[in-house]
Amino acid sequence: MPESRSIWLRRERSGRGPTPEHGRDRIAAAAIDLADAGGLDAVSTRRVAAAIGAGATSLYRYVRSRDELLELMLDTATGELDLTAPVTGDWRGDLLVLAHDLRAVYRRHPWLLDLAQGQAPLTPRSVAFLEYALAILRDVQAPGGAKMEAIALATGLVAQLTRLEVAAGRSSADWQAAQVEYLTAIVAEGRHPNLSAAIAAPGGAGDGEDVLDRVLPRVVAGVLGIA
Amino acid sequence: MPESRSIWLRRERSGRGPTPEHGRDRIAAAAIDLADAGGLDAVSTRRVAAAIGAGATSLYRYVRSRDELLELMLDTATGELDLTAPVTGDWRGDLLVLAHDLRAVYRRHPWLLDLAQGQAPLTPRSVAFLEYALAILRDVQAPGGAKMEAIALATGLVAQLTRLEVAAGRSSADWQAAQVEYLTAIVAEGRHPNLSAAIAAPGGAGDGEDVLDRVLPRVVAGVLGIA
DNA sequence: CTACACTGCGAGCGCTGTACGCGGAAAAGG
DNA sequence: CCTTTTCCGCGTACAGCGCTCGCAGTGTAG
Repeated sequence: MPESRSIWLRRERSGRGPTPEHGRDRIAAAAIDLADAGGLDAVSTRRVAAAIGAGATSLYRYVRSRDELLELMLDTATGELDLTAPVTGDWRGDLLVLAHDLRAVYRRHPWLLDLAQGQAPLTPRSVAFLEYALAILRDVQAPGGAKMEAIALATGLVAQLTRLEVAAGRSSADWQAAQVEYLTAIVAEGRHPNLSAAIAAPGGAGDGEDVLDRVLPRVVAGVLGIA
Repeated sequence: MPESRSIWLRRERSGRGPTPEHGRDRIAAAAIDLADAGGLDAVSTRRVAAAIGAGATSLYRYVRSRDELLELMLDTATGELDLTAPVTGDWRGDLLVLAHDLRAVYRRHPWLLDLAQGQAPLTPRSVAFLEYALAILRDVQAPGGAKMEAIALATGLVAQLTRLEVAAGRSSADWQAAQVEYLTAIVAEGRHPNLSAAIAAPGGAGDGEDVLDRVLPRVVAGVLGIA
């Protein structure tokens, strides 16, 4: 009987032998601290091991690969979402509340934007999130696959919005300087009138209200085929 | 006078000295071939160097860092977009044509989905893309910043849709098997009725028509504040 | 109490991105 | 023409990465 491929189907402690000195939650917390401070690149197996006071390669007793460590982090961070609010029946409103909460988590842990880009791996808490979002859409008339796609696109939208938001702070000053330098040259060259105009124009997007509030319901309605 | 920070402001050939044996385009093409075959991880400086028949570290005569190499790749791939179609005045239609073309490029080069997730770096061809998209929106009444945001969200939407699409092929069989194994256990446990129902339900999202066609105009209209 | 299964860990492998300095070649200056 | 300057290609080297393996020790099951 081969050991399960998913970490969530393996017991954390397995009876026999000495008691493990660390726990998945402590490991995930240490890794998240590193990622919050220095991005995903700062999360190396050795550094996480050092952070919990373990030997260089001892982490591999708890985790099969670095990817599984990232899965642990994703699960723990997803746990910061509040899924206790009862579903009201107004799916647009409920979904917006959830989306705002998700955006707050993304802001707190920007490395999630690098992690959850594709289809997110299934973890206990990400499954709970999915279940909750589907509960919000329970009374909406649409096939299950469409709802799943709507949720994936909605979280993708929140992620993309947050990326644009935190892009300024995440990239290095040197990188930004290079971009500005090139953009200046582009505009000075004069061959891109629309771009020049767009940059010169003052405008933020919204008149103070939130783009997320305006766009997200339309995305979901669009996917689900609701007028 | 310090050398420019952006590769696009540095001449490829600089008069003095021996003629370089390679060109940026050849390097980018070789790197793209590697990425198409094995993803971004397959693009290592040594491998690209070997592919063009150069010494292990000779690439650094053409590129300051691996990130600049990725910038070269992004620029070349963006060049596959067709920006020659005249703007018709129907911005929804024109934008959809452009979005479909972008999706085709993403399908051809899935590594772009890992690369262009945040704010894309400015390159000659990505700037041309921006200029073209802004030309499509020229007659739309909205501040420049809002248009930029709309374009960023639109490309993000195309990227997310393509990610969902190619997710099946990109991840390893082992990874998928692990996900399926865990999902089966989740459903069997019975604590997630909505998720179980959604999986059991047959349904794709659209009745044959394209989700992109339905959602993208709504996103753009939502950002720009158009009813 | 024995035997086994499991623990933490050090050593080590192959790979990565990148800095540095060498020898030689090509173009500029006289 | 020759000299000088500037750049090219590359070999070497370094720190860090994910990960494997085997050893010594420890806790639990029988």
